[in-house]
Amino acid sequence: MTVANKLAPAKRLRRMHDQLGAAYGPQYWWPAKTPFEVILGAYLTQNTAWKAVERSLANLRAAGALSLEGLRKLPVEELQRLIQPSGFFTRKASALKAFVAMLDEEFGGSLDALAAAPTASLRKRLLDLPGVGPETADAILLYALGHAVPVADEYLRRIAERHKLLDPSDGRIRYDALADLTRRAFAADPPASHAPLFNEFHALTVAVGKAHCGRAPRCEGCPLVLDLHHVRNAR
DNA sequence: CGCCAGGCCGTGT
DNA sequence: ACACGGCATGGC
Repeated sequence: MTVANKLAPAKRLRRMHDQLGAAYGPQYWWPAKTPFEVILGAYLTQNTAWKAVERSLANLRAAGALSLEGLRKLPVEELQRLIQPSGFFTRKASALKAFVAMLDEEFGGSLDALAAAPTASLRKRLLDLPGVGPETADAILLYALGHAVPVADEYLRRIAERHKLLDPSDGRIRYDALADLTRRAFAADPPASHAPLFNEFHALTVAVGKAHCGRAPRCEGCPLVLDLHHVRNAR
């Protein structure tokens, strides 16, 4: 597999970004008011509909626990009850407590101090936390801490699969392959624009994903329809 | 009613 | 290295 062969899918993905932007417009992501709310949402939305996450966030807001201080003094049992609507609540409650404990013990309870750490080591530290995998870590890095990292998700995986953006012969479609593909898609853009592009791209991925990229694809009216011949050829 | 959602983790091969 | 089941709720 030559480098030239791997370039085309990245360019196609870059064009898909423009198509999605034209169709959906600016997304203004992440849907949250503070970095800490982003982090809460990133945990809560794991394999969970955002609608359910909103109910949990509303519960937390009513309990005054949308802030770091608020969550810190909340007993884990109470936290479980408040986030119950978004599912997996025992895991997510203890995972959120572990995040706060890490922040307090290693960064003086400061998100700014956390954000100041180098991207690579910070990502590793996040991945070491319970309940934090690559997508959650990258969502926190990009949307809460302002680091220029791509975020891959199940929708992007399906897009890559259905549009044949990744060659099965050079590896299965796993998270890092999707992230690398996204990085290559925007590699020719000015470095300073990478963070906002990654931001917008993932938001657009979710927008199109919710509408068209379910387990059963609903390609009718999909903005990526211009690329659909790749899918048709494959079927 | 059954399927599914903006994953992650432990276990078994 | 991968596959697979468990985790849990609520919307549609």
